[in-house]
Amino acid sequence: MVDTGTQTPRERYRAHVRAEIRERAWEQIATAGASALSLNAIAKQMGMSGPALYRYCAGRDELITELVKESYRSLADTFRAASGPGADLTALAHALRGWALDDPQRYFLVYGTPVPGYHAPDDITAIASEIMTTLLDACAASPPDGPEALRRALTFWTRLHGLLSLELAGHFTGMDFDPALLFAAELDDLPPHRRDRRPAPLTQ
Amino acid sequence: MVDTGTQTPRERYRAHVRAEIRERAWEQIATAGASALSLNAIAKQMGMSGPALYRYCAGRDELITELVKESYRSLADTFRAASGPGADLTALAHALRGWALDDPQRYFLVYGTPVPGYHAPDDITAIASEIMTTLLDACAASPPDGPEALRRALTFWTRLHGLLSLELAGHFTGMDFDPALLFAAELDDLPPHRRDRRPAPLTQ
DNA sequence: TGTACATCAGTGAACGCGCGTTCACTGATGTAC
DNA sequence: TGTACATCAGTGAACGCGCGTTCACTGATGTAC
Repeated sequence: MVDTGTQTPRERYRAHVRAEIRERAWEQIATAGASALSLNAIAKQMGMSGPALYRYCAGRDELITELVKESYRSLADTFRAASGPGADLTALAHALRGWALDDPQRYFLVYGTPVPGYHAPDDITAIASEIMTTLLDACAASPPDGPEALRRALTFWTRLHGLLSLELAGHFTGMDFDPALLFAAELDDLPPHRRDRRPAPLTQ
Repeated sequence: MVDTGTQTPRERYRAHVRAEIRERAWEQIATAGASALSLNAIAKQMGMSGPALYRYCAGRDELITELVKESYRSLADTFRAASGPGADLTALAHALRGWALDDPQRYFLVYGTPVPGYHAPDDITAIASEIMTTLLDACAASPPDGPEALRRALTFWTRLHGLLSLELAGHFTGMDFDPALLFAAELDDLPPHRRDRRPAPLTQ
C-alpha cells in the first residue's frame, strides 16, 4: 500500500496517469529505442487522443529528458544503497550489473551512444557526478588519497562498463563463454589498494 | 590519381555519385545520429530531388546497412594492418584507439547502442568474427592456447571498449585527467602472457 | 441539501512538416549501322 | 560522317503516413454558498 498522503482524488488520478505514461514510454524505448519514442503512440496505447497527453507533460523532449533523469536517479540510488560502511567494490559492482541487466535500455539511456548536439541539463550532470562521488568514496582508502582513488574509480568504471555494454548489446552472443564468469574474473583482477606500487599519474 | 580501370564515363560518374551519397550520409550521422538519417535530406544537400537517389540505392534501410558494413570492414582492415608478425597487443590497441577517435559515430555504429529488433545480416557478423579472429591470433601464444587466449582477447576488448566508448560519449569531460594517459595505463595493466598463473575458466 | 459556478480532463479538427517511396515523363548521353 | 535508336539520369507530382503541437470546445468532477 502506497501512502497517498493528503492527495485529493484528482491528484491521485493525475499521478496515476503520469505513471502510466512513463510506463508506456519505457515500453516503447525497450522496443524501438529512445529516438523512436512517440507521444501519439503512447496516447493510442492508453486509449486516449494525442493532445490529451499535453495535460501531463510539456512535450516530447521534456518527457525524454525526464526519463533520462529518472534513469540517472535510479542508478545513483542503487549505487548509494550498495555503498554502506564496510561495503567493498564488489558490492558496488554487482549492484551495477544487476541494475544494468534489469533494464538494458535504461542503462543505454545513461551510458549509451549520445545524441550528437544534445546537452544534458544541469540537474542531470549533478546526478552523474553524485554517482561518481559515491564510487570515489568507495575507492578512497583512509586517509583519502586523491589520485590513487581516482585511478581506481576510473578502472572500475571503464572496465565494468566495457563488459556490460558489450554484453547488453549482444556482442557476446555466439561466443562460447559465460558473461557472468568474465565479469567475476575481471572483478578479481581489479587492482587492490596497494601502497607499494603507486599508479602512474593521469595528468601530465 | 586513381586507376579507373576499364570503366566507362557513365560508370565513373555513378561511382562518384555513390561516393558522394555515402559522404553526405556520414555527415548526417555525425550531426544527428544514425536514426535521423534521411534520403531526402541527402538529396537536397546534393542539389537533387529525393527520388533521384533511388537510381543509386534501393532505399534507406539498405543504405544504413551498407554504412554499417563499411564501418566493420574498415575496422577489420585497420586491425589486420596493425597485426603483422611480431606486432604486439599494444599496436592493436593504438590502432583501435586511432580508428575510434578518427570518427566517433563510426565507432558507435559498430559498438554503440543497438537498435532493438534489428538483426545484422550474415555478411556483417562474418566481418565481426573476422575482427575477433585477428584479435585472438594476436593473443595466442605459440603453441596456440585456447581458453587463455580467449580470456586475454576478451580482457583486451572489453577494457579498451569501456575506455573508448566513455571517452567518445563525453563522459570524461570535466574530470581532470587525460584519457590518453588512462588508456596507456590500462594498456600497461593488461595481463601478460604468463604460464605460472592460469586464468579462471569462463565456462562453467 | 440543493443550486450555481469554477475547474479541469479529454476530444476532434486542423496546421505544417518531413518522411519513404512509386510513377510517368523529359532530356541528355551513349551505341549501332 | 550522319542518322536512328536505346539507355539511363533526373524531375515533379502524387500517395499515404505519422509526427508534434495548437485550439476551441464538451462534459464530467469538484467547490462554495
